[in-house]
Amino acid sequence: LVLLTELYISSMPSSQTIFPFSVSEEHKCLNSELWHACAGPLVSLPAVGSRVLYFPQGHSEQVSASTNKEMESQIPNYPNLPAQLICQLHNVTMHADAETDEVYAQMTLQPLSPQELKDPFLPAELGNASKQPTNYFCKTLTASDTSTHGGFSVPRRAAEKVFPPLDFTQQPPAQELMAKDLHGNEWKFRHIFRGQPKRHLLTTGWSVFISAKRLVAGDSVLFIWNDNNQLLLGIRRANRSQTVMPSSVLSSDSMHIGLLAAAAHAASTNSRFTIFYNPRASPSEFVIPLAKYVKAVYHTRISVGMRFRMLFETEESSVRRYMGTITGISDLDPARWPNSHWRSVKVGWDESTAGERQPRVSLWEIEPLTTYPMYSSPFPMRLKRPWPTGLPSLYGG
Amino acid sequence: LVLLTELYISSMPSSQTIFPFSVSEEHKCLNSELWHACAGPLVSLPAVGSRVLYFPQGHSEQVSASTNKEMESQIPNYPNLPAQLICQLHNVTMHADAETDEVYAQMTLQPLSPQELKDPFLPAELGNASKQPTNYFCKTLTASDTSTHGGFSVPRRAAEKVFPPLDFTQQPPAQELMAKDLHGNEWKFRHIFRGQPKRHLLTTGWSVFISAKRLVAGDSVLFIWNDNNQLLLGIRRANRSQTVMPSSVLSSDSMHIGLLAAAAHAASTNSRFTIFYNPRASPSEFVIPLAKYVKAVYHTRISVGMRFRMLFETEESSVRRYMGTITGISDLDPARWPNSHWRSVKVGWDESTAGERQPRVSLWEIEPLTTYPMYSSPFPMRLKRPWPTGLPSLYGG
DNA sequence: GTGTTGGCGAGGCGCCGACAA
DNA sequence: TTGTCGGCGCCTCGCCAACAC
Repeated sequence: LVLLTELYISSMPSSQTIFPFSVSEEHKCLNSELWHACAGPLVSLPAVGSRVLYFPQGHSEQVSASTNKEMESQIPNYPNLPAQLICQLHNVTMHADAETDEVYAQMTLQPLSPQELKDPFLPAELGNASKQPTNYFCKTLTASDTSTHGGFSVPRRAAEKVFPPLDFTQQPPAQELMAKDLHGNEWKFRHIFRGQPKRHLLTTGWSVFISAKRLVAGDSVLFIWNDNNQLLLGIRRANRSQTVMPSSVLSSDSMHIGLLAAAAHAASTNSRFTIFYNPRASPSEFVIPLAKYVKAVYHTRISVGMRFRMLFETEESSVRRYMGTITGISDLDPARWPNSHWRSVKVGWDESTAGERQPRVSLWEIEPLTTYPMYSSPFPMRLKRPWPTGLPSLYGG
Repeated sequence: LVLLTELYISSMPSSQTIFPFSVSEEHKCLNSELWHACAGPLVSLPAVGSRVLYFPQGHSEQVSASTNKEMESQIPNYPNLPAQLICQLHNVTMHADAETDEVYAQMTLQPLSPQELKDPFLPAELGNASKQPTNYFCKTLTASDTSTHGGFSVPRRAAEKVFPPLDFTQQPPAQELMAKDLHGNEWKFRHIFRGQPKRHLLTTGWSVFISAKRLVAGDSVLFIWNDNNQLLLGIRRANRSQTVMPSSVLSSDSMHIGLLAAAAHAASTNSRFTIFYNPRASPSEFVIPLAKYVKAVYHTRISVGMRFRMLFETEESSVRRYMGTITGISDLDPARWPNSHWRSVKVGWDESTAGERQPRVSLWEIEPLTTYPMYSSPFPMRLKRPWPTGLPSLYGG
């Protein structure tokens, strides 16, 4: 039912290089720009070959979110599985569910041995935030956009920015647009500029697209004009009560056990294991660059009462900052995951509509405002246990 | 995306009683007759409260079939997990995927302690094969049935058997039929008897059903006229290259590990665990009544060369017997699952089109023809290890 | 600048028997 | 007995501008 198309970004010459869409038609490559645009401006994938931290806790949260079921208490403990694993990231492939176009990434991780941890630190491992495309727009579909009664109303600025210019000597000005989706399928639309007042519209071809992708009002579409003068087309479904399955394959408990046991086994044997990261289902990234973690945990001093900023995605696929105050620092799950930095920071948000923002975040997700603290705490945060392996030596080089 | 409706058959007064469809509308009960009709004539669920054997190997096969991926070799061993677990079956609920209508069952199992194994044997635990409904028909959809050009051609005998009789004084004779699917949704069809030569047709309402369920030529529909004079309507999709997802949630390796670790943990603590059984995805039942197992393994003597029969499902949802010869008896996976009876019998099939029938079966799936052996083997099968716990004492009562 | 609606033309949906396998 | 097709009526899709906010 669900087939996958994939792009082996490990074969990319550099993570900065933009991967041409049609390099290998036989692999039906997934366009990296489009994948990232669909994933959202805040999502970045660590570089292949770099060292990362993997959080089983965060992975578990993704399974809970995907199955709509909390983990039961009957799950066995894995005493040898630490709250975070330092891993080598061997491979990252981008995927899209052929049914729903939901984007996700597959990563191959290998826990590092204490010996390997002593390797010199590579500056490149800081990673670079995935560049969002510049020539693009994202619109949330209205009732009119999705009804069978008409086409798609293109916001004026968007049309002028990302669509090829129309020939205004024609009456009415019109052209045929062709856009490729994540799977490489081509969609044709008639782009016309008409009406009183004049406006940009997509007419013929639009309803086929809407019904094929089963889009409804509230979902979003995303057009990109890339450097190869190609039009790319992605979709983002609204969060309608979790776009997921309780899985008729495996109980959610077994899934939780599975990911924990897989990680524990990989950790004990230093062997590779595979995980899926679904950026729009997961509450937070659970595979992060080692350098990002080290910077946040070892080079940042935070304390209760400190002010901070944090990035969030807006409806229009851009970012904005929300402000808040740190209200506490403690383990999220002291029994199962003691001394974990995963969501160890309790926070309060400035804006009263903050009910939707999570009350706990991780250090590397926030931007502390050290210059203007609201009030300083007499208890600055200190690490209870220093890093057990020789991590600081990573800096010695 | 996928919501579930369910029927707690554990609340049924007896497994023989037919559960009325509309007893509890608030639970949106799943009709047991319809579930079994969709599952097929060979599928039976063990009785709630009875003792069963659970085969991790078979469960693993279901995951492989569902994810289209074989288990990799990196899976850890679970030395304390035997090839079969004797369990108490605490709960069985029937489900249907809200997206695809695919039927599956959820079972809660609890491994029995050696002490509990000594409990007297209950004759009721032999279980009774689920009765297939009598007034029903199943038709594989033709190109005409699924095209937008027309309706559904009802086979004459089927219409006369399961649909209410038409009033033949009208010209043409026609009526409105209402049928409920697994989720309790009602579908209305115009049933008319017309054409030259005369035939039964479903016209108005049919194409809505076809497009809503996304049926294509090759899929099957199934109508049941039950004892409450209700018309039930189920679907069975053709095996189009496995109707499944490689799961953007969890890697298939983690799933395999998950089911094994969950079973191993439950076995070591004698605690309950939950599994999903998908009869149309799984090659074989992997939860079978203990009595069935005991009868097949301890009360049947088989040998190489012996002739046997085995039941298979036909296109029209009835059963037929295929004949074959036992060609060997050995472990399917001697390294991982030594001394397992799961698919321990190697067989050859009489009919040359036998490529689709599995080359290995389990003892309890076949019907040895002890009266007419083709030739008798000098090496009758003997159990290598007698039952480790006091199983034979179960018969003492 | 853009979401919705009434108007209306055309294409495909869907009902019919003919025909053949 | 039943799968497919040509015929064709009508309904809904889908293009248009008007209008409102």
